[in-house]
Amino acid sequence: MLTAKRHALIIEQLHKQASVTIQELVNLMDASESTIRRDLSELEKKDLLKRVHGGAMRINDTHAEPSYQEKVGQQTREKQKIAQVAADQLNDFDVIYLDAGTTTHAMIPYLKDRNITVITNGLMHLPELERYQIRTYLIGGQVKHKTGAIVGTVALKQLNAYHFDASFIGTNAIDERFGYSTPDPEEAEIKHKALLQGKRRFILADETKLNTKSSYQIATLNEATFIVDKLSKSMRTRLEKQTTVKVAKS
Amino acid sequence: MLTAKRHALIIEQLHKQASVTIQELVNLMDASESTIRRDLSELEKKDLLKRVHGGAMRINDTHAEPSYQEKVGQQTREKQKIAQVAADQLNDFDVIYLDAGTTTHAMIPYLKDRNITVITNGLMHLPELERYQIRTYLIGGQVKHKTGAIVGTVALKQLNAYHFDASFIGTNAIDERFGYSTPDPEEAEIKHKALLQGKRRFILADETKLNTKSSYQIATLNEATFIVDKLSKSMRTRLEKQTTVKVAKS
DNA sequence: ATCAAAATCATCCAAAAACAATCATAAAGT
DNA sequence: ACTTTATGATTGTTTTTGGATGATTTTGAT
Repeated sequence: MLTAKRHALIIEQLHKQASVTIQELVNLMDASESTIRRDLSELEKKDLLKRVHGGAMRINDTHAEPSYQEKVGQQTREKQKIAQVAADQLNDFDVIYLDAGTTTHAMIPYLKDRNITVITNGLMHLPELERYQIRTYLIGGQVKHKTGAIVGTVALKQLNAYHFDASFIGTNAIDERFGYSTPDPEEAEIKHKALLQGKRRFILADETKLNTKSSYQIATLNEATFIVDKLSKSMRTRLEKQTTVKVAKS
Repeated sequence: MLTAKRHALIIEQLHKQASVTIQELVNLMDASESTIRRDLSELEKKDLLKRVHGGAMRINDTHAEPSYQEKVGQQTREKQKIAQVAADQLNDFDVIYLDAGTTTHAMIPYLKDRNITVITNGLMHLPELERYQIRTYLIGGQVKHKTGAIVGTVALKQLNAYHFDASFIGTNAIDERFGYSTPDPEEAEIKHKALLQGKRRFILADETKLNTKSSYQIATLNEATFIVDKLSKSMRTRLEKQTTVKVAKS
């Protein structure tokens, strides 16, 4: 039997079983002990299993889908709640703009099987969008490697060519008077433009962003519906004088 | 038996089996070991299977996660050579178009520290481009998740907004009469448009693509300089009647 | 806890299998 | 006629394999 095939079989076996003995493998594949031992050594070197006396054990770091698992781990419950509320604003067949960033990222699982088309400037969204087989258009322009977003004048111009049923924009700060803001002027421009191209307009933030200001304004409060995970009663009253507010039910 | 028929049979077999031994194939097709070995080598070069000691394995098309690292590993010496020749055509401060695909991917390391700006439709290039800190612009448009490329009418239109000092395009096939071609009509259009927007125009292919045709024409021979790793004397003579040819020194 | 038997182990070796490279021949293409 | 391509045999080299060896770990009985 082919070496590669034996390796595949061993891994498959460990997928079912959590552990195998050398003898099991010898019988299964009709190879000598020596051969199986060698196989296990090699597979261990590749971190595909853990050798133990008498056989091998499955390694349990869910190497299957690391990027997804990792990100879910990082995704706080707050962002999940915000994403849920944002997703409630969607209709089937909507064409939406999804801003770069982790808060909007959490919305992606909710888009599944709803025939929604996504336009985005966030490269970080692409693997997840592929995972759920969502039709996706990327804004063109300069790649900001550090943040994985598309920015710049080209991107700004390209946004003119699109119109969305709804825009979902993340923000770094929200202040009662200064409105929504972010530390990067280029991103502020993009976010504002993308917001305006949407028929229904949403800005997402978690409560830690309340009553903070960054240098560059994205939009004033009245330009979008504000979605947040938690909000004090008094703050809510004051904000609602200027805009619509959606709060996650806790 | 025809070479092409053997190749088709091998692929078919791997479609059923995940792995085959050379002996199995020898019996199946009544050809010598030498011949089968050659077949496997060629098919591996085309990324249609993976050779292993004793036979070959199916290539796992579910490029879920390890795709990036793996592909770098799979970068054949041939592609390296082609990339080297292509890189020789560059000037410092050039603005170039880099087509999606593995052959053009191999060029990226050569762009380092030359103040070159890259415009591309290939999402697979981005990690590598970031690694070498190369200024990058992405064409906007529909994301073709399966291949990691940007395609469609939007992308086509966006290309109008750019002009390049040089375009580097990959091809699936090159035929003396039909010119360069590829199996996907959308990609063919993008490739052609991107080629035309370049002042200096290059099409890259390895020798396995010689004398083959795909359904959709990218360009005629005279529209670009042809870069290849290997070329017979007579073929070279014939091609040079229609276009400029650069061959890697072996 | 201690010991001895049994099981498992790493290492080494020689035979077998698979390999790349080369050659001569034959077939196909120009 | 001449080149290019495809093929199968041969060569010497490399990789894989299974068994032998003695060391190490586990087991179970004391």
